[in-house]
Order: sequence, then structure tokens, then C-alpha cells
Amino acid sequence: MDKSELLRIIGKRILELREEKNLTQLDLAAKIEGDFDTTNVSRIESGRTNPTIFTLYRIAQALDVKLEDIMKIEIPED
Amino acid sequence: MDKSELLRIIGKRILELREEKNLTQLDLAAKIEGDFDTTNVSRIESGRTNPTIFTLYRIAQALDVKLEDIMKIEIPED
DNA sequence: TCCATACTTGACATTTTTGACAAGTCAAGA
DNA sequence: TCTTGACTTGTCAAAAATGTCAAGTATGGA
Repeated sequence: MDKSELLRIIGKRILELREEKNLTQLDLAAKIEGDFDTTNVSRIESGRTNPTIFTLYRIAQALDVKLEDIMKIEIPED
Repeated sequence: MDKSELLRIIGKRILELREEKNLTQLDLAAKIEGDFDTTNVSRIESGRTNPTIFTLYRIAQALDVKLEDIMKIEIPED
């Protein structure tokens, strides 16, 4: 799996989790610890950025899920 | 959990996985797809840097574990 | 049609990761 | 002691994430 595919999958997973909670990007950004903008949510969900683990951790916290839940992705065998 | 604690935990987990496989930092760096230096392994294992998800993914691949296995950390309740 | 909401996209400055190299520490063994 | 291997730490440039704002698109409702 290449970088862009990984980022798309992670982003899609975050989008799914956010929609499960019925949150808008604005709601999510507001729940995230520290400064966070809907711009970043959009960029991450659409796979246009390669977030750091701390950024993902803050997102996981705001979504009330574990960090590993965001990583539970069906990784195509290479 | 604050940022530095998260990074220390993730780093420790990678160190554990690497030692389970009896790899040196040099071995690991060499197995990682694309360019990777032992400097980076050291910085990540010691929690001095906040790696991107793609970097962690490449490390997971080199360690033959799933990305989520690196994230399976006992998260202290806040 | 107009408006509001939700989201995307572009631009920008700041900060940080990444990749590379050199030098330093530290421990084990000849 | 000297050397080797493993790892750490500092510096540096290049690339990229982050944070912020503004503008654009799209949809649905009044």
C-alpha cells in the first residue's frame, strides 16, 4: 500500500466515526483539545495530509474512540 | 495523557517490537521502505519526535506487525 | 431566489518532521 | 587499553504538517 492509499483509508475511517457520532467537522474541531480548525479535519478526512500521531490521538479522543480503532483498517497485502 | 507521554509510549512499543525481532536500529532502518536513517529510529523510540502516520506505517511493515499493533497502548484515563 | 449550513480549497506564516551527516557516549570483548 | 557495535545527540536543509483566514462549491429549506 502506498502513502496516498494509506492516507485515504485513515481519512475515510475518521469520516465514518465522525458520522456515526452525528458530528459536523465543526463540532469535531471544537471538541479537539487545543487549536484545531475544520480545515484540518477536511484535509485529513480527504487524505490530503499525513497527520502526526499526536494529531490522530487528539481526534480519537474527540471521537471517544481508542487510537487503535482509527488504525483498524483492512490493509491490502502490500 | 499529554503529547510527550503519548510519544514515549509509542516509542517504547516500537522498541519492544524491534527487540522481539532481534533487530538493531540499523537493521530496522534498512528494512524500511524508502529512505530511513537510524537517527529517526532513535528519535521516535525515545519519544523525541512526533511521527506521521505514514512513518509509523513503514515501521510497522518493517517489523511485520499491523499498524494497530503499535497503537495498542494502555491509554491512562486522561 | 435567497440564505444558512457543511464542506473544500487556496494561500500564507510558523513550526516540526524527515533525511543526512558528524560526533559523542557507552558497554562488551579481544 | 583499544576497538567495534549500538545508540544518542547536535546541526542543517528540505519538505511537510499545522494553524489561520478567506473564498469557493454544493445542498437543502424558507
